[in-house]
Amino acid sequence: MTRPLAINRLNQILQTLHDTGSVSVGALADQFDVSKETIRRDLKQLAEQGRVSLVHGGATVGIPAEPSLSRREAENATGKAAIGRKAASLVKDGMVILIDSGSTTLFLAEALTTREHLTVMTNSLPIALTLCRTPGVKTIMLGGEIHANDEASFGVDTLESLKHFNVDLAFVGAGGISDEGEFTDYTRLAAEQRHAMLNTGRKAYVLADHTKFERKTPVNIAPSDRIAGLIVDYLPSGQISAAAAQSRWPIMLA
Amino acid sequence: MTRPLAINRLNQILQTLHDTGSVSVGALADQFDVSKETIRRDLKQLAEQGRVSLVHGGATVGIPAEPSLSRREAENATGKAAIGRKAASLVKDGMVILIDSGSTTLFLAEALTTREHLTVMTNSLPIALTLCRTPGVKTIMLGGEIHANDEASFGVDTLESLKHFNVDLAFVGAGGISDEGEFTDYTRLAAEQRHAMLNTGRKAYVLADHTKFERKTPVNIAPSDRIAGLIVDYLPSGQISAAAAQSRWPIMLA
DNA sequence: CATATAAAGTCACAAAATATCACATTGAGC
DNA sequence: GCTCAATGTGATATTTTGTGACTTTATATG
Repeated sequence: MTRPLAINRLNQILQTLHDTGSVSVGALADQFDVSKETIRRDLKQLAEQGRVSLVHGGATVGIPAEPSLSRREAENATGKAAIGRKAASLVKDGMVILIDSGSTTLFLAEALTTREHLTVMTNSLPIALTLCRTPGVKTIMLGGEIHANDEASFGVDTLESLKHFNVDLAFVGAGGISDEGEFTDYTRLAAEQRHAMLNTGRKAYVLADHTKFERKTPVNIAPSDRIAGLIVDYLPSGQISAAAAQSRWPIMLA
Repeated sequence: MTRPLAINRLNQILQTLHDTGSVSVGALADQFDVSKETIRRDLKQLAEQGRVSLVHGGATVGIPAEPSLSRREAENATGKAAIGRKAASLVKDGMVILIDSGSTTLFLAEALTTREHLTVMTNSLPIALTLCRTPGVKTIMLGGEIHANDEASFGVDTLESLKHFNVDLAFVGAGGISDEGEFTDYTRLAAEQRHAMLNTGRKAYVLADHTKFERKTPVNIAPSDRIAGLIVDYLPSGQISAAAAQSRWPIMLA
């Protein structure tokens, strides 16, 4: 008996998902006449590739419950503000820096509003708006399709723009940090863009508050040798610290 | 027994909420054939994410979209709002449009927040921010250096991005209108960019309220044959009207 | 203004569906 | 036959949903 190829099942699942926006484990198990466990393994695999998002009972396209920007701003505002100030202290007059979108990086932008000579590139609308109102700061917005949840541009256009630039420092966020010390993100696209941002800077710093430590988001951000430090509000667990030591970048406490 | 995915229920609740402005627990329970308690748990969850506001008996949209201070305090806000609504009436579902920066065009963006299927390109940060919060509107930000006065991108990068696109309608502002019916601008760069914007649209409309009629700013915007109309709040003087007639585009009163 | 009352909310618990994990089975390729 | 990866199975854990007792809120009414 020859078994139907699993790859076909995966492709059909993706097809259905894109047609209808969501799939349920039970329905797929019936449709392909396999056990629910098999379907779960399929979906898990697709989720690890960042192609679907798992939800109870099935999977959907897009991000089911990533908290909105305004929500994330409110969460642990003090810790994020401290991280922002710490990051700002690394920025010297006259530098050209890149700031990623996110609630933590928005605090960095706010901490930079007292500066006199800076050039800042960002993909975040609120950060651009904040900094363009600061005299003495030259602001460059990275164009592209705007993602509502981040209020920032993501996509081919943004990635393309990034290629044209080289900056002194890049400040990049992350969706979460895995136990192994890998930075993770909600979508494949975001992960790729953050990786590109890390490599755009001569040095790059990752900003993450302690709420990220426990959070494992589906896609890994590929490592970069430009990383010069991880800026946090609390010291992370031993595992993450060990991973940091191994990667030879310091953990900087705000 | 397989259950319908809870995530779909949540999404539909959000959709209904966006369409009608509010939802009631009882109606949703009937609609999805689940208990009221389940609906309450759904709404509570959405409220925790900041996506809805709970009220006794149901929920309403999270952010009531009150016009920002700068918008209300804008000079001749009523006239500009009328122009914005008039311009919005020219936009059909599914169109791809380009919106220039400016206070008048911001009112156009505001008037488009009820739409379902639109793609909007803009160089204005506030317009991008307004529209990216509107579900169903795909927003593309034109990148480049941000000018503090306009809170919008201007420059070589922006001009370059414009070349890659073709849109159904372009809505462009102007610094002023000369007696001869020429559109004028404050800087050479802005004038050149507005000219490029006019030519990016299959059709282009110029938005100008009556405070622009008397104003003669230093640089002329080169004429374009894509111009399909000038949208105003009051009819301009005879000279401007005559020039419009000669250029064969209509003056549209909001 | 106090009170009645119906509707809505809260909470704790139980039932059902789903998820996870370890281990068994199957079949293809060597 | 042996190995390995994919799949199935069943025990256990977790999540979601429903139910009913009880509390709170909105609103009308005297």
